[in-house]
Amino acid sequence: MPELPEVEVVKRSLVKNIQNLAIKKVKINDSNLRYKVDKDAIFKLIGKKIEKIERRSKFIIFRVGEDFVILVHLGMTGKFFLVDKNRKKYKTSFYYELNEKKDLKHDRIIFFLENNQKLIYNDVRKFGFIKVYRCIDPNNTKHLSNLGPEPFDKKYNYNYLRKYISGRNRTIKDILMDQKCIAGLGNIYVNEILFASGIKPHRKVKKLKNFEIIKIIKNTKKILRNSIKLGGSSIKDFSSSDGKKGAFQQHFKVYGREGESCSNTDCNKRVVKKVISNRSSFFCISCQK
DNA sequence: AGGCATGTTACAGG
DNA sequence: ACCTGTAACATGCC
Repeated sequence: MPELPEVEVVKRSLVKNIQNLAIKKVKINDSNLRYKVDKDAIFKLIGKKIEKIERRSKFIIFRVGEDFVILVHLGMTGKFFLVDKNRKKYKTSFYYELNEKKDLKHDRIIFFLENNQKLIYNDVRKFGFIKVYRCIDPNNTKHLSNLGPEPFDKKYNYNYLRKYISGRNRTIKDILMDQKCIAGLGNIYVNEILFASGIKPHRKVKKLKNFEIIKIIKNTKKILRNSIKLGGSSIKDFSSSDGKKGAFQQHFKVYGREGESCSNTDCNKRVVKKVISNRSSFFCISCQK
């Protein structure tokens, strides 16, 4: 999926472009997303204004009217497109490419907004969802109520992580992917954080040294912050019309780089791929202990 | 043709 | 009740 940095970039684009616009009409092309889209609930949004757009972990929260909330998760392939009054289509992040012909098929829900603007939810694999709540603090929904702290939150610090891992017999990769421990990380960034920290993904957390816990926290914040600054990373099959590879290939040091030489200058080993808890892990056997 | 893919969660077993 | 691992979801790309 889009992980936290990509979702943050999408959110910023939405804030900039459609916050404060009213919803005039909604068209549902396919309601079979991860959860069946509640049409009645969506149609109640008509005539209401999008007051505020926020992010929590990988979720996007739209506050609509007085007491409505749209909770969106992009799943693996969810995207938002914007169409302006001149019918020009825009993407909200660099993490995916625009392909008007192919996209059409996967435009699942279209919000017609004030000013002849459109907001399109597009999702190839349909692992994402859109849920509408009324009079509910989204933080009380099952999706948000069990999330750990945001990576940029002061609460995500040495004492917190040390306490969280104590008594657990799991690998560090597992822990960082665990949304209850820390919210917003996924497979790509966890691989990157562990490479930057010099720790192999399958290391058991009980064997982590204190200085390594500190490294993990620092690198988490640093890598995510940097990725947001770069506009979020691209998905794997991203390539622009001129055939250049996307940001995905440019900014990651280990993810997707099986067989390539380790990017640390004094290391001549190659990046190894290994499946750990069902997900691909990439690491350097020499630099990551 | 078969394997793989950014995520979440229901479920089973300990 | 908690902890952990596995499978499933839907679709396209290589």
